[in-house]
Amino acid sequence: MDVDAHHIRDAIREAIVERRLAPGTKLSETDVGSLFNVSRTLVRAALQALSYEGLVNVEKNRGAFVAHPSILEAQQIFAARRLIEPVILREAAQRIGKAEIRHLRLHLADEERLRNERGAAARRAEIKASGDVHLAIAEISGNAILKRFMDELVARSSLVIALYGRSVASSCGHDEHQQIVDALERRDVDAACALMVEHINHIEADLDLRSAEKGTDLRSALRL
Amino acid sequence: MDVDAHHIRDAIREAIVERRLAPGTKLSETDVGSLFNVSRTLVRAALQALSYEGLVNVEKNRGAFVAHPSILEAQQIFAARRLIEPVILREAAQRIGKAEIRHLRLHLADEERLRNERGAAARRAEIKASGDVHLAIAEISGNAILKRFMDELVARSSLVIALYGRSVASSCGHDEHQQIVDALERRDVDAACALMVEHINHIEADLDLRSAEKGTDLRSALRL
DNA sequence: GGAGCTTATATTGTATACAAAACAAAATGC
DNA sequence: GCATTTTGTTTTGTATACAATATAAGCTCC
Repeated sequence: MDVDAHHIRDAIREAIVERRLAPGTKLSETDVGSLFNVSRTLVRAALQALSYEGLVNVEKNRGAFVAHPSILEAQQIFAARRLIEPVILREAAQRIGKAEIRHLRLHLADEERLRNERGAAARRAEIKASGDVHLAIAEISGNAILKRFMDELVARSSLVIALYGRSVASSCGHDEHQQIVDALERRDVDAACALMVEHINHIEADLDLRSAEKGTDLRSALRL
Repeated sequence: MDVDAHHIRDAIREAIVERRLAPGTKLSETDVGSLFNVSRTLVRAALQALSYEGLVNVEKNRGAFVAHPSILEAQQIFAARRLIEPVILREAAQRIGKAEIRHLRLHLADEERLRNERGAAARRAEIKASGDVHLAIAEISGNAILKRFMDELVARSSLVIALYGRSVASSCGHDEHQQIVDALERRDVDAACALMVEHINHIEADLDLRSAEKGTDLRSALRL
């Protein structure tokens, strides 16, 4: 199995976004390297990439840690989403067609299915599926740069929810996703934008200012 | 002089943004390394960082090149700016005060001064100063994430202008910057946003995005 | 027993060594 | 002469070695 830096980065990112790796967990270079059977060189590249995405903090001479967003950062992440997602939505609305609506409905069905499943694995998949709806909309906007910005915002949001989330969050979100897509389908862009902002408000309202959990076991989190 | 990866990254980025490094230029690891008296390790880290910012393309087994945005990418960069900058501007307008206005006016004065100077160095500084006005506004918005997005957009815009720019671009832009700040000062946010969109339109209008990709194939074929 | 210093251990930072791939040039065959 | 193969050189990809720093453990002194 040939593993490169991208593979390691993706594996760690997925673990962070699906909250198998708790914020604050130390990502030792040698540990990660031995898990993937590669040298520290590739691990460092992966960790550096993740630090650009804001998912990992690299402290000089101390090592890399799963990011631990402050409350201020959390607020800024959601503020950014409130500002950017409506304009992306408007852009997407201009280009949306039957095929795109169908694609979004597939995502919603996925969410619905996972919501009815039991178990931790289903919960993690649901978290990812929830973010994927937002990313699918960004994809429809047709702007690769905005899509990348959303990638980062969604990933970091997941981290914030892991830290400060009260309930399992996304449970209340699915209905709102559906309403947004409904509004898009009937070409009511203003309503869709309003619903989107409300949706983001709801996610943020579910957060709490409680301190974080401790780091979890690296190996089990990466499923290795 | 202790040089770390950040320093190298910043130096190369500045060279790209100020257009001393032409798009397509190959950035050999050993060459850059010997230039800074460091090993390839640090150079690789710097190039990887720049590739994440979209200023450098890293091709597997071939090396790193100053990015060479396609026409589509160029259009998407300006589309993103048209969408994001107005919302940033609104956010900034809410927090702006006398001190911030004064700070912006300093930037404008800088632009004015450089505009009246002769020589290539002044032109490069003017390019940078022009972008700095947009970044200063993003800074005032108080959202570090949006500021980072703008950092990337401004830097990549500079690259696009280097490739497709007709005139020395920013010459026509200064007056518009001034008008935007004026509108901000009299708290006419709608006007400021309209001016901002117009400003971005003007920059893009000065580009020659119709013609097939100029000397691109030639330059890369010559590997310069 | 605990604060502060000293030593030991582990981890990161950087350079270098070697392998693999791409590139350029010379040699070969037609 | 032209296309193709072969060889040699350069450049990147990855692992490893060594230096510098931080962390942990042990020790002294009060």
